[in-house]
Amino acid sequence: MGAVKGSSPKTSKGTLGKDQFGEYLKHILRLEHVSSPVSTSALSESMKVAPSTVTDMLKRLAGKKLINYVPYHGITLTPEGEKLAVKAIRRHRIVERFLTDMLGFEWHEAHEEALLFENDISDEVERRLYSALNRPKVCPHGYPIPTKVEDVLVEEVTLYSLEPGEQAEVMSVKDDDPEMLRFMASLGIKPGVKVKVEVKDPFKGPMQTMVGKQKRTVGWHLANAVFVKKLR
Amino acid sequence: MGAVKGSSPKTSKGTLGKDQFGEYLKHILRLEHVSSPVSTSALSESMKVAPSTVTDMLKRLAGKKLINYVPYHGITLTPEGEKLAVKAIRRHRIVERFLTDMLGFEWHEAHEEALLFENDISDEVERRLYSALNRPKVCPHGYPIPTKVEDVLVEEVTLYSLEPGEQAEVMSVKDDDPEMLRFMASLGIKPGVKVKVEVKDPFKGPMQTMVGKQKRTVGWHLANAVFVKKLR
DNA sequence: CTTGAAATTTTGACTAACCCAAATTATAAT
DNA sequence: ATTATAATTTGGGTTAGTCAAAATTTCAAG
Ligand SMILES: [Mn+2]
Ligand SMILES: [Mn+2]
Ligand SMILES: [Mn+2]
Ligand SMILES: [Mn+2]
Repeated sequence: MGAVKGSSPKTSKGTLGKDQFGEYLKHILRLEHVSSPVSTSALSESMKVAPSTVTDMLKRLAGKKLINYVPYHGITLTPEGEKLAVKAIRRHRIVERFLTDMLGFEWHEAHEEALLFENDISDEVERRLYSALNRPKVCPHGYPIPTKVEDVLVEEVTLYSLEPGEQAEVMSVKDDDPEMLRFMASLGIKPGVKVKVEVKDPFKGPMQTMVGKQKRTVGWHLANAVFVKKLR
Repeated sequence: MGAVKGSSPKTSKGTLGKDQFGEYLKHILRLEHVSSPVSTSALSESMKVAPSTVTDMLKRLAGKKLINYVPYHGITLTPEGEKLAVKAIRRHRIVERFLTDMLGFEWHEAHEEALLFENDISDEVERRLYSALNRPKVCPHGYPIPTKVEDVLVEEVTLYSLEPGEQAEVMSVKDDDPEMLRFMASLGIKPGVKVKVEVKDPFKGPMQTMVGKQKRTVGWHLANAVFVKKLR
């Protein structure tokens, strides 16, 4: 009685569902940028699940034509998969931006909060969020809000790669370690800020830098989580 | 390798999860208001699932101490269940309000869009949404945004119950039929508007009314989906 | 107090997304 | 050709949801 009969194909092509697909696609896109095709072990590490779990998922992803899967030889995104990956990344960054700009979250909270519901909003909500935010170009951590795959590419030069005397502008920062983000904020490091390296200790030692007008000491780990564009 | 070991108890007490629990609790609360204890068949009808499905779910709900379940004799919410039900209703209405007020959705879209992600946001996001919205008292359809169970109670007088000559203020409207909501809007019917009945046909016939300053004919079904408070 | 219809639960399945350890197999490098 | 490593297969397991059909319980009439 009262039960709805049929069902629905559900995963209707260009749609991101409640499943982990979006998350896998995001990771694959990033990893493919490092080296393509992407191996099972790379994904296993990055997704923090067992290799056998990844193989499982790859078969499902391949079934949906989102990846080209050659057993034992890794995977690449299909055009369709790439489109969805970009869409997932875009959505994540828009939601992060919503959380900071409209709800006042700190940047170290935005990433995880976004993961909680970003996969459940409709395309229409995403569109309206984007408008309401005034069509921002980047997420709170400085990463571009992409439309197409080329937009996802990002500055790869880390603060640590600078030599004494060099100046640069902070473009983006790794957004997955809340504690590090807090600390960065306390140092005044954020997208848009200018930095200058004064001293760089050997053996992965700390750097003495100017962050804006402030003298700051920055360790190796942190300096490698900051992406910059060299100036002059 | 890289796999996270343990697990987590997950459903950690006062939390609303990704599951249907929240949805069931909302329905139970409403039905209990009509007649308590709530029967399996009433829930089956209201949730649009088979009775056996309901029985299943009742066992799970009872396992989490959210309902008092006496097989064959219906259920009531436990204090804990009632608290969660109110929380779920509150959250739904806040999210609806967010969709209309901050994102510009029409009221006939808000209900369904809200269902898509309301169960996935954190308590903190809910709190901040509520603040950002300026602590509204009601959802876009006129229902209160509750803090405790008493707040959920609502005007039960329908527009159709008015007799010719009587005046009333629209308090709320049924929010689950998008097409009806569209039509209501086109008639100018919305919370806060004053209505006056001029003629009421017999046999569940239509009413001639004044909606604000406009002459409007309102059918039985629609008039029963509008809740009012009599004036004078 | 019996009986039978109606309501409800049980039984037995099914799907879909996950996830993993251990055993097996394929690849590629020596 | 051997072998280490990577990847897959095998064989599980979980949670969350769903249903039809069979069995059971309740309750109201007789
Ligand atoms: Mn992020
Ligand atoms: Mn970010
Ligand atoms: Mn609603
Ligand atoms: Mn509403």
